[in-house]
Amino acid sequence: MEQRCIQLRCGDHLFRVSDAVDQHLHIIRSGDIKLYQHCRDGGQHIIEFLGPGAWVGLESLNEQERHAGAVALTDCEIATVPYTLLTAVLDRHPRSAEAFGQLLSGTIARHQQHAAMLRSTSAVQRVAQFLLHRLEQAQGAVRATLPMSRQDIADYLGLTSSTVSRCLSALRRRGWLAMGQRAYTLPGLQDVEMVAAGAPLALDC
Amino acid sequence: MEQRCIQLRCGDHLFRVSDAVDQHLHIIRSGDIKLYQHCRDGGQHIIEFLGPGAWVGLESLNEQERHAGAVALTDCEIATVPYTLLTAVLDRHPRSAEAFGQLLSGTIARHQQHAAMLRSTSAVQRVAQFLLHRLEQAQGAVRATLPMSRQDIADYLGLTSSTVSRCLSALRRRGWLAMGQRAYTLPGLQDVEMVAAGAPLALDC
DNA sequence: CGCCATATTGAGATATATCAAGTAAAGTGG
DNA sequence: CCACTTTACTTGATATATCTCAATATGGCG
Repeated sequence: MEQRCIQLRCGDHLFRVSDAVDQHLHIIRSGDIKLYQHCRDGGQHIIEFLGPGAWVGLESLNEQERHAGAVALTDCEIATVPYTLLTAVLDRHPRSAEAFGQLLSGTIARHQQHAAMLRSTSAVQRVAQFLLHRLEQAQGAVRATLPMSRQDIADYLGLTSSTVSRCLSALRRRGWLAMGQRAYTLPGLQDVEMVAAGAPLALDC
Repeated sequence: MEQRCIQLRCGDHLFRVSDAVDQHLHIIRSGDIKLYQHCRDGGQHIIEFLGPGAWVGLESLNEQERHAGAVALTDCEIATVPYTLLTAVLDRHPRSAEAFGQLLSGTIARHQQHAAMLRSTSAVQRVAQFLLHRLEQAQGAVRATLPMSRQDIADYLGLTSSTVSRCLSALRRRGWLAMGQRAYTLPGLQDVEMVAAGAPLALDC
């Protein structure tokens, strides 16, 4: 499939809220992107963090303007596919149409999962689920990265950056979480899974 | 478009979690349905409340089994469309394919909105947004209904049923919300919009 | 090396969960 | 149709978790 490729530097926008939709879809080749919205009170809501292989723009199919903005969290390579090309391929290969349906369906399922995470009452629970989820996405790797700021994580989980910090510290103190600059591992994977499932955990101590 | 029609009584399941996907989509002709998941700690998460005109099953396109269950909140009439028929129509009428894309895209956007609501910190804020949102969906009507239980609302908003009750009472006491058995109106629409936007509101008093 | 942004940590205020009691509504069987 | 049973809803008092505001520490970058 013929594609154009875009280079983004850390902090660059792929598109902004209220931009006209340019009839293109994007696929992340490398790097990380955050999809965000502004909430009524001026704050920022992170819709999703997207990494290599993820499609960007599915939420804007046949829409007039963007409901969300997309910013690069690291330097990125983004492949760009025009709708016309996509639909042509879908017409010629019925199988790819199925795959595309699965893609959209999967996106919806992902959002449902995210919503479920936001309803988990406890803060550590949400943070634990977040760490586990990023690790799962890393396809069996032992380590994952946190290219976004604490504030971004907070805006994603519906917490404050202080609370996120405290939760991470609590997990580190117990030795269940090991963090470098950006990368982390979970030596206490099973314990973290317990926390994610709702096991209580004091933030102090 | 040729369709079969199903009748559901209040409380009946359209499908359950882990059911095999039967290659059909559903459209609600009349009545209300809730889409739910079980969360890890045994509780219930409401994904979405769906009313007349809504499509059910978009999250299961090309999936093997259901990730969510669907239950009738009232007696319902449900139209049922096999995938095969749908894809045939989409092939013949390019315009309908666009419309279908829009439908999926809109579903994703709706989930993003829901997630945004869950990140609104205050409880009254979430409840106010919920009431306003149902009113918007009622296409300009002055009244909307709450066919679901308080517990369902709580599971949708990430609160407890007690808190939902308290919030509704607080809005009623101020005369901004008028409730009958199931239907409600918002005499203080603008005030409720302020609350939804983040204006503080004491639950007692 | 020093500055600036980001992250961590602390102490106190506050909102919501929890537990429990009381009330209203809905369904059931005579 | 009415008493009875059961479920759902409302409301109260308390505990606790998270937010808020502020101070300190860390790391990145010129």
